[in-house]
Amino acid sequence: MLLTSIFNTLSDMPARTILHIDMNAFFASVEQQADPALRGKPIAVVGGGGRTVITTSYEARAKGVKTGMAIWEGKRVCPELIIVVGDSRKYTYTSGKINEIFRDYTPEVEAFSIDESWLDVTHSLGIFDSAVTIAHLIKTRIRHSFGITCSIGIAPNKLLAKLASDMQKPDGLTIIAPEDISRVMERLPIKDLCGIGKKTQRHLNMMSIYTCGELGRCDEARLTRKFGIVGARLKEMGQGIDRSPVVPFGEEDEVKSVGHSRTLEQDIDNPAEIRRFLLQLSEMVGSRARRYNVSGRTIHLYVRYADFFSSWGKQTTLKNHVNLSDEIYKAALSILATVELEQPVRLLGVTLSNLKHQTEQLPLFEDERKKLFVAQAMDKINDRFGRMAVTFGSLLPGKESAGSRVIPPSWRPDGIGN
DNA sequence: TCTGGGGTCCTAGGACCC
DNA sequence: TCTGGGGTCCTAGGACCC
Repeated sequence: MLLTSIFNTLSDMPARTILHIDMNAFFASVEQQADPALRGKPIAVVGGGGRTVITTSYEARAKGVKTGMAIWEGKRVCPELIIVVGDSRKYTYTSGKINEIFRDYTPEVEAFSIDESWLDVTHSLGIFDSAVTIAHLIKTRIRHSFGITCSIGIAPNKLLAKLASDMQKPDGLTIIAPEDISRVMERLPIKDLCGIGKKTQRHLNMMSIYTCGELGRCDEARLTRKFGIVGARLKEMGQGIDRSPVVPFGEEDEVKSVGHSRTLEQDIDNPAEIRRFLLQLSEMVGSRARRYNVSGRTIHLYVRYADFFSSWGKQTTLKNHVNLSDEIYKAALSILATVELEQPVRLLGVTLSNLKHQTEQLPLFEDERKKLFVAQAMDKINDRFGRMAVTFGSLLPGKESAGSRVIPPSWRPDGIGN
């Protein structure tokens, strides 16, 4: 009974009109806009340091350079490739401004990543004539204000709007109307859907499923046996069905974890150096948690070894919620102490989860209050003068003023959560 | 002198309690 | 004394997205 009525409610859901907007070669475009000398040239934006992957401009892609290549690979394919060290502040700023433009057309804007957003314009159509009109207005404004092109998909739901925006790049505009859906899906390769990655594709291929048409017609029980509760969802995806709402800024679920990881400039096996790096990561995690006003009980330590392929993660759950850097550091150290390292370390990561929102209440004990005040004072100074302006003494001799040179640490254009 | 960093969701097994 | 089963919390690991 109840299920039936839920089902009816869902299928009665009125038709929606969703836009998916994807900035073309976002990082490279922002850099080319900031420096006219880079315009029209093959460029690659990197995150600083030698062990990094690149994102590319369209000129670079035309010469065979692919996003995700290592720097040396890109240089080999295209010797005239210009390497630009990225500046995350430019991207978050631009992304925020672009999302402000979106909100002129509907309050229902969901930022999926720093360069992609969904807009539910269902209720704006009376004012702006049509979704195509809105799309053209947005394209023009983004090009005029930021010199960036974007690809826009228009469809009845998020899944299909994203699919549509991928169909024409750069500067595309693609519409999937309700009456087009079955025709479009029939021969579409399953891997083109957002949510079907390499492994899922391989499993489906082994079941002789290659196209969305085949996926949509597949017996649901067969999919459920193989994929669990994801099975039913997969069948719907094959049919182009997606009921997920556009979740506007401020109405997202609370953030569930806060973490940082970093590949080291060189593999290290010196325990003191490993601890120093762990402290630095703990400080990055702690300061962000304090900024979001959350604290967490579970600390997760992740280590990738020099050979790249072997790694492990261990977590520990504390009695109390914490967000002070040295408490996070102590927990990470206690995990490290349980392990015998097998190789030099390539990457270290620290994540805080099991989060709760901080109450306004101050800690009960005097010395805890003091620690909190010190942390907050440090956070404030760092907010004003840049990350790591003030930090723990043992971090200082470092060559690594990490953080400032990495590709967007906070990719949500407006920061996270409520 | 290969191969970044930020997340989310799901599964499975063990411990423990009722 | 034996047995079953549900629920919660925890850890570990995998898949996926940008």
